[in-house]
This record gives sequence, structure tokens and C-alpha cells, in this order.
Amino acid sequence: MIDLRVLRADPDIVRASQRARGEDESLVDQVLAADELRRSALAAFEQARAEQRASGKAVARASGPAKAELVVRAKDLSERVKSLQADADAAGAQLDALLRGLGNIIEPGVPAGGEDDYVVLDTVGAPRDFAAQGFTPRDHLELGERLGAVDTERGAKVSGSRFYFLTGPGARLELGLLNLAMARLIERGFTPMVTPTLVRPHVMAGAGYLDAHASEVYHLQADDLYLTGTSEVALAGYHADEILDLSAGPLRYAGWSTCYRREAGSHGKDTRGIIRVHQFQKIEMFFFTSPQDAAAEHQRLLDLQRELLDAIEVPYRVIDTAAGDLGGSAARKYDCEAWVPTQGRYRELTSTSNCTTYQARRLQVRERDPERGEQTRHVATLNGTAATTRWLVAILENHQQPDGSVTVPAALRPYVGLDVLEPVR
RNA sequence: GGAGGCGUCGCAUAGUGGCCUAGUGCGCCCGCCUGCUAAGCGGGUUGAGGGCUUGAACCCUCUCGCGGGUUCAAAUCCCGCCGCCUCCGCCA
Repeated sequence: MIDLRVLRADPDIVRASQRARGEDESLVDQVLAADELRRSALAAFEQARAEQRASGKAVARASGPAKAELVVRAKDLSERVKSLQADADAAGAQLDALLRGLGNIIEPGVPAGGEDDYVVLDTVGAPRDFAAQGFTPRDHLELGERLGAVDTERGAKVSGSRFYFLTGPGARLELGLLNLAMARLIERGFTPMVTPTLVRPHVMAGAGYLDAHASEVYHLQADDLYLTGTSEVALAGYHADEILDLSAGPLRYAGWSTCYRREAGSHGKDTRGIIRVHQFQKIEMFFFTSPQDAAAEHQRLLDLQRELLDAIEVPYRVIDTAAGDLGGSAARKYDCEAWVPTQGRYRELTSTSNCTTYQARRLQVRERDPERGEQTRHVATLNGTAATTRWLVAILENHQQPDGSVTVPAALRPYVGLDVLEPVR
């Protein structure tokens, strides 16, 4: 949710943001009108309520016939209060519904437009020239099967399409990668967290995943719980309804969880291998910070992601996602995409979003504002991928050898316990 | 799954329909007093929204786990939900 005060004070900023996202500008005026309505309804209710409270005291003091008469009058007043309260509640609900329909206000500099209007900020490393090395690269699934590392056939037998087993060296590679990421983050002062993957509706909604992404999310009807597609959801909810002390700096969490995604809108896309699957593992970074530090912390998250990508030695590029391709909660989003040789293109391995105060406002995460004494204000939240199962795709393909073996990147070897993955068939 | 108990200010507790503008103790903050510390004395100490301005002060409303209901009036009575505790049952 955006700040209603900002919208009142400067509606043009919100209009411009909506325009850049390719979303409805007129929503801004609808919100302003609903706000007017709510304020007048609220004032009417509160005045009537104050009268009622005064009359209640009079009743309590009176006795005998005088009391009976006062009660009769108080009944009328009670009816009026009830009806005015209903009006005020309805006006409040209307405003809230409209306000939740607005996406976060984009950060200045975000490219306007949709999915294809990203701006490439940096490109690191060069795609390997397999032709010059005299062989045609195998894709990650063929490699994984030859190495005895990935089994999608049995994954489908047990759970259906887009499920898989990581076996032997594949499982070791994933655990090694996640442990490397976690170890690096702990060194940087992160608090490691293993988070719940089933959450209540208000937590899912608070993180913003029940709006546009609702069809992407698994729901357990019998228990009314949602399976999370990232530990961001649980980490965002971790401090819900709390007033945090950020005077010693941001709270930095590294959440390890299995992630579940329905992939409802992507039938036919990436059906081969483990690029797009219903279940995978991820280490997610999540910050709670003071609003004025959010943009700088966002750069820090991006730097950490780049360091981790450097550690697995794959070519990648960094893109600044266009406004129309941001989630509703994000004010800015950077993706790092690794080169996938057999696809001849870059594929997303990490994503980091600055949600400014948008998530925190829904989840009621606040801090004391040092400049305004004891007053509270909403904090900013940021999130970013540290490592996921999908990274195995880039590792396998970019480090493959002509004989079908795969060299384990040096930084990973202590965590995987193997220097080379050898074909078993 | 069954039975019972509980949820009040940062913590602990009092409060069985109007005298609650929620009392008291502890903690914390400010001040006074005092060789220092402690003690003592006085004051303050949930959060949100609205009036309203750049802000402060002031006024009003809401906030006793959450949401409904009864009543002229609800921390207090009723219903639902959530959480915690105890016992029984079940259990990868």
C-alpha cells in the first residue's frame, strides 16, 4: 500500500508512476474522492459518538423518572450513531480497496514500459566459444542425466510434470551451492533463517502475492494456508505488527526455504529440465531498513548477488527492469541473468526489489522516527535472491567438458566435496 | 480429534454492565533532593485515525488477542475465530 499522505500532497507523482507502469491513472482520482468521502463520514460519526458518550454519563448519574426519560433520548442517539458508523466503515473499506489497487510509486530512473523495455546495466564475462573448443554443448538436462544428477522422469512419475529428483552429485551440488551462499551471507552479518513455507492468508496478502500473482500460488483449502513461492513471504511477515529498533542499522536476514510455484501462466514454456519447476530451493536475502537508506541497501543487495555469481564463474548481465514488469510492491527491481549456452540467451538467476515502505505499510512494520521524537513511521523492505536450484542450469552448461563431465567452480569445491562431476552413463 | 483453563499498558497483576478518563507494582524517561551510588519525592510512559496547519500545542474518535452481537451504556454478557497452557487420544 502506498502512503495516503503522499497521494494527497502530490497526486501527480502517483499518476506518473501509474502511467509508467501502464496502469490506470484515474485510480488516483478515485482514491482522492473516496478519501474525501471517508473523512466527512468519519467526522459525522465521531461527533455523534462524542454526544452519545456524554449522554451515557448523564444516564448513569440520573435516577427515577428523569433517568427513564434520558434513556429514551439515548436510544434515538444510539440509532443515529449506529447508522453513521456503518457509513464511515463502508467509506473506509471502499478507500482501502481502491488504495490497495495502486502499485508502489516507482523510483526515479526506472525505465518506462513493459517486459522488453529493460535497460542492460552491465555485462560480465563472455559466452564461451564451444565451436572453437571443438564440441557442441549439451543442455543441462542431458548433462544432468548423464551425470546421474537430475531425474525428471521419476519426478514426473511421482509428482507430475515440472517435478524432479536431484540425485547423488546433483543433490550435492545444490546443497553445496546453498551452503556457499549461506556461509558468505553469515560472514556479512546476516542472520540465517529457516522459514515456514505455509503461511496464513493475511501474511500472503501482506507480501503482495494475492493480487496479480494469486493464480501462481498453491492454496491448501482444508487449512486455508498458502504455500510460499519464496521465503520473502515469511520473512516479510516475521516482524509484522512490530515497532523495530533500527538504530544499529538494517536487519539483514538470509532465509533458506523450499519454494512452491504453480506456474499457471507458463504452460509450454521451459518444459524441459529444471529451469521452471513447481518446487525448488532458495536462499533469499531480506532487509528491514530505514526508508532513507533503502536505495543504498538495494545497491548492496545487487553487489552481493554479483559476488555470488562471480563465485560460480558464469557470464551474466545485470538489467534494470522496466516499470510495467515490476511487481506491485516493488519501486525498482534489478535482475541478474546468466548465459545459458544451449539457449543462446541470458536467463534470470537473481532478482532484487526495493519495496520501499509498500510492504511494511500492509504488514504494519514500523520504527521510531529519530527526527520526530516518539512518532513512528513505516520501515522499508528489500529482498533479493542469493542462490537457487536454477543456478545449477548455468553451472552445468557453462562448466561442461567435451566428455560430458562438469568442472565444479573452485569456490564451490569445498562445499560440494567434488572437483569434477563425472558421467555415469 | 476430545475435555478444560487462560489472553488487560514494555513486564507482572487488579478490574462480574455506568464511579474506567483502565488502578497498582516493576521497568523506563524527565525533574527535585543528595559527597557518589542507592533510597526518597513529583511528573510522564500503547498505538492508530480525524479536526488542523509545514510543524507543535489543543480537541475528538477508536484501541483490554481479533471480528461480530446484546444494551441507552461492554475490559465486564453472548457467538465465531486466532493464540497459549494442562490432560486424554492419534502419529511418518
